[in-house]
Amino acid sequence: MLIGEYLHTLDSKKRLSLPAKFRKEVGKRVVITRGLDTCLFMFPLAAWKNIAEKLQQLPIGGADTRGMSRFLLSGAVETEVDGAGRILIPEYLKEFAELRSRVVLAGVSDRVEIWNEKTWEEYKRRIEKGADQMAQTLGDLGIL
Amino acid sequence: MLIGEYLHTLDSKKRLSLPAKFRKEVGKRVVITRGLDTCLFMFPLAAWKNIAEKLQQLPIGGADTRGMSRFLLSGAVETEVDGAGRILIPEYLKEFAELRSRVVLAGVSDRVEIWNEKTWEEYKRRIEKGADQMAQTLGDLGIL
DNA sequence: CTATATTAGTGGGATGAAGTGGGAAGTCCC
DNA sequence: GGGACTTCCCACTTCATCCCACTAATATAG
Repeated sequence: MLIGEYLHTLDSKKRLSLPAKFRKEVGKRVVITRGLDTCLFMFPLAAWKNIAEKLQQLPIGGADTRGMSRFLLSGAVETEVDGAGRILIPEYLKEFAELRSRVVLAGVSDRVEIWNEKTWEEYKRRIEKGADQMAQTLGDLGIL
Repeated sequence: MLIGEYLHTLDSKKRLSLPAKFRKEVGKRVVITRGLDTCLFMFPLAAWKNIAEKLQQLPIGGADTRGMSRFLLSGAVETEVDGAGRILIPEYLKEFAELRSRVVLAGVSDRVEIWNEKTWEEYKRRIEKGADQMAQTLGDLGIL
């Protein structure tokens, strides 16, 4: 279970060290891809395989499903975690998520999300403001 | 699994180098053909055979399936990957996809798509705008 | 509580491969 | 034979990867 929020630095060589607490769980090989709300998704290889399989089965005919395949599949890279526990963020993903030097890694159960620090802070603020609404929804769904 | 996005140059001799990460998977012989949304599709030979077979089994009756078969089959060329990992793009395909010097190669599971850089950027922007809708669909399909 | 050892996060240099461009040799056509 | 085009090969440049080093934080031992 990947949880917690960590602030790390993306260095000049586009390397980003994973929080030590994530390393055992994500293993040696991970897949990074475009995420929702201007962040990146990082999956352990096993979790990714599930998703990729489902995406492969989408028909190429529909313009919307084609777009989704392209968004997630062509956005993905498989990377090795290096000896120091770091991963490499390709230029186009760095750009997509507007990553600067300070980067937030957030564990979300089976994936890790990678955010620009400021975008993350703003997103959190928005969520907090909508907390009442959210609580209502959670209640309706019988979660809390 | 072909994934990732790469920006390469199509040189004056119409040569285009494949990303190193694709080379093992696509092998020595590939098929390039017209793709959807003004790009080219490139398939490893094995994957192409699958597709060609399926296309041949389509009923000849439907005007749309007939058109699709013609579109894909008639546009196809088989090419060798040269010693430096490059392929040659025939003039008519280059024209079809409006390829200039800067070209994007995008891996989409079993195929590689070849795009004009600008067309690709615009396409991505369109997709991102519809991201909320996409998230909804992905959820409904049980993918994320 | 202090001292030492270990782990985590970050930075930089060196090596090798990937991407790219151009010339030489070969081929086809006029 | 001359010209244009293709194919093969080599060379340059840049960037990714590997390796090591430094610092700070945490853990362990006395």
